[in-house]
Amino acid sequence: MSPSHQLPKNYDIEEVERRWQSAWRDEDNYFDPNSQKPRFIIDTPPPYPTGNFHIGNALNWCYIDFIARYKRMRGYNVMFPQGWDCHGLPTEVKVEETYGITKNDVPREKFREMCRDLTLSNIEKMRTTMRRLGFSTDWSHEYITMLPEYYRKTQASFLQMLKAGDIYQSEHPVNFCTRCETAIAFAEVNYAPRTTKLNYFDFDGVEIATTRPELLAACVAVAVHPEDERYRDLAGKRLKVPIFGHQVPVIEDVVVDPEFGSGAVMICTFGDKTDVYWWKQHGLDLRKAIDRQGVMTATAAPYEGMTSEDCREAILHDMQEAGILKRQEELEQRVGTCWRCKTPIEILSERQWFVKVHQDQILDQAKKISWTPEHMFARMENWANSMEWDWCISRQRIFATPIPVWFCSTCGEMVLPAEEDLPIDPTVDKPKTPCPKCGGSEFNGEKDVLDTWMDSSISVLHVTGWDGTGKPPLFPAQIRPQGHDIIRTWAFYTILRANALVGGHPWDEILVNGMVLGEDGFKMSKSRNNIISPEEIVGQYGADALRQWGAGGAATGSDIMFNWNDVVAASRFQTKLWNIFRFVMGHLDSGTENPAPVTELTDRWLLVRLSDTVAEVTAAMEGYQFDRALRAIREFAWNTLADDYIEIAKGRLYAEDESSASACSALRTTVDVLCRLLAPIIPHFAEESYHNLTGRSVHKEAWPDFAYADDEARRHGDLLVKTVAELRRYKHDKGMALNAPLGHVMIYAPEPVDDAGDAGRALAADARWSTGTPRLEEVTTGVNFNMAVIGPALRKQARGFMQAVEALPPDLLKNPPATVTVDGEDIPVPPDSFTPKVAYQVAGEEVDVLTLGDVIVTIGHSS
RNA sequence: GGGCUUGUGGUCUAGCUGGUCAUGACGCCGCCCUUACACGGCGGAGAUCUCCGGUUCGAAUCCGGACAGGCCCA
Repeated sequence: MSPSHQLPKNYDIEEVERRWQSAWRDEDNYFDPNSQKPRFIIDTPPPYPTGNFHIGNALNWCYIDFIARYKRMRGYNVMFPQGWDCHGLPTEVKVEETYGITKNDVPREKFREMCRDLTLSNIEKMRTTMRRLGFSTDWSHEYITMLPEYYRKTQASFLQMLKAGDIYQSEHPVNFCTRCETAIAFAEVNYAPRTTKLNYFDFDGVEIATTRPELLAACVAVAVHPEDERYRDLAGKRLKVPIFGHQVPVIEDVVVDPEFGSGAVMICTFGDKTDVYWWKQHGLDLRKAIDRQGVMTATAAPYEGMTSEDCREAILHDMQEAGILKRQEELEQRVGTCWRCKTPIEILSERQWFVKVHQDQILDQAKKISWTPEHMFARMENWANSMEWDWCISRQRIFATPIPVWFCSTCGEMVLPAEEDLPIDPTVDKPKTPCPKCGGSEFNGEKDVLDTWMDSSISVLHVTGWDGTGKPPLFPAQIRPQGHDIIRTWAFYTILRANALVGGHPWDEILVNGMVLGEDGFKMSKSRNNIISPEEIVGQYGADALRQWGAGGAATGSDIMFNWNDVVAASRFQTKLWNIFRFVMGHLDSGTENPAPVTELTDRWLLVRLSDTVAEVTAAMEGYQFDRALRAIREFAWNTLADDYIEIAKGRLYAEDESSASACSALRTTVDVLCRLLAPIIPHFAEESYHNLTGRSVHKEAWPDFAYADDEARRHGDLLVKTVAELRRYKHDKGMALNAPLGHVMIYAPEPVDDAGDAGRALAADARWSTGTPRLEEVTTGVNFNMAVIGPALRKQARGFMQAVEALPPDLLKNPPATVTVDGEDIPVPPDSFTPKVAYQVAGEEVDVLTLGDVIVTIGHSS
């Protein structure tokens, strides 16, 4: 269409990408509910709206966008929704920081509003980055979990599971952050190394070692190992707790480690997870010494009102005074901390809401899903098998989905809203009917709110069209793309919830991406100062270069180190492609597509290679192996098309003789197909080129199904390319310029080859192909062994065989004997087990000779 | 402490269903400004494929162990 002189010499990344981003219409990416095409629904991750779409997100979304674009070209009705997982502590903490308040300083609803405002502005920032990266998001399927239309469903899902008995409330030990004043799930506990003191003290005559003396008031038992000789006669007795004076039993349990401390351990409610285990196993008392703010309770009188740290110091001091503190040792330990604020967590017994975890059911469903990479399934399996408690879903916070439950002030009956009245906030709204049990009209709304994972674990139900009951019309989704860091949360909870709410597995496939590491090989973090933002990359090299890095930086699923080199190389590849494209466009006839038949050897060879490439890239895309896809495209475009084909065929194109039409035809096909192959990965470049070529959008075209078989062209073309390459090297070795005339060249090949004069033009030589044999002296210089034949055929005799063959006289190498003698034994020579290495010499003739395989080239002197 | 994963020229990386000569990129050296491209072309140097042991005629590739790194977690 456009003659090449109209194409700018340089590919202006910024200009081209921005131009197409404003030209593309959102509607073209919408999922079509009325379509007859097979559907492909992607349960995309709803990111947390921090305001910063980071490079890890970018990698994740690159994969998603490759898939979405590829599947559209394959004829699928694709849904590529965009969610925002809004609720949770980080935003609350940010608001508290920003306004210098705590959540209790302003009314609940005011605090929520501040959180919502912050979230909306953060979402807007992230949308901008996402659009700049060229993702083909279906913005008509955007969802925001904090908005009523979404959390209505979260509440409906809660009620449905509550009624089914999958959700219950119970007083149970939970992980508790006293800084955030909320319970948190195991998935939210991080572990940090810490040096602490192990304190040995006298406990009614028994030596006890503890890291947490402040919990002495909460001591409910002393435990020893049943086979520990030192404490043989202690079991069953009762001991008096120092300072506090209450009596506790001595119990035996094999979990006690006799090697640790004194071998006798005090059990407190609760110092750690093991305490919870013993407490349950032995039916011990519950003594709450620490409250939700981390302050000592009346149980710990006279230390009541102290923080736990102050209490620790005070108790240690008092033990010292009383002469019962014996010694202290330094101890390295790992302490559970709040994932958000790093405060060490306490284990408190609290009334909380729980979701029942049925590991076996979850694993059954997880096994029905196809995992890429496969080994990621092991993480799911290990996590499921290690679950000890049910999932604690209640939080004592504000910015979250309210738990839609009231309790009757009179009789305590739990009262639920009607499904059609959702969403509700029980701290504001009132039940529409009196208490069904006692007729009371006073209610207490549940103040606890839901864990954010309760919102996001129904994303798949939301995108498949769930309205709060029954089975979603489009369930299950086809694929879930996500990082391996949230397998134990988002993937796990989603499988649990989908199975509980609608039954079955949520997606057919899950594609797990790796983490992005900094250039130094470590996780990106502020403290390491190794953070690279997508904006920084796009600003310098454009979205397509970033996307190439995402595709080719590492095998799908493995962690990927960010690397500027890859981005620079990506950008250079685009420059190369643009020049290829400009060259091709300069030779295509303007106007109608050129239907001339492809007749010439080199042109047919190009199409054979193109056909190979299409097959390879298609297979790679089907398996989500984007690195393989990109590598195959790059190799074809740069090596095969630019360095080999164009260099060989360009003379014919310039000559504009009859045969140039064949080349033009092949080139048009090649460029057309190449644009389509590139479309999912570098959509801007592909669009710009394809539009120049055809006037149409490449993103509305079908994925190429180009197939071209021509064995002769493959064989002869390979021969031609190899020969030209060898002669280039020859020129180089002779110190000649590559376009320097070469004189008379004879190429002796096993079969007649008609290259339409390409070799001659490419080499600036008078080159001729022949099937004859040059009148040369042949000298055998060695043997090439074919290990693939020799190994399996001869096994242990292989080595001896090769030595025997090497010892054969040269004429026998050319005409192998039926047997050779190895260690005095005649063994048969397997067919095709070796070929002689030969060199050719020409006595007295001023001719250079090159041999490559079964091709012999003679070069006459050009002068 | 556990699970998963990785260890390939100066740097990053492919190969890892075993088969003589190990892929590519960046960097380095040399030649070439050949009318698509010097953000290019051609050529070159550079790797005992972490180490030890095993299986095998043959191992970067399979097995065991060691060491080191990473991620996720207890």
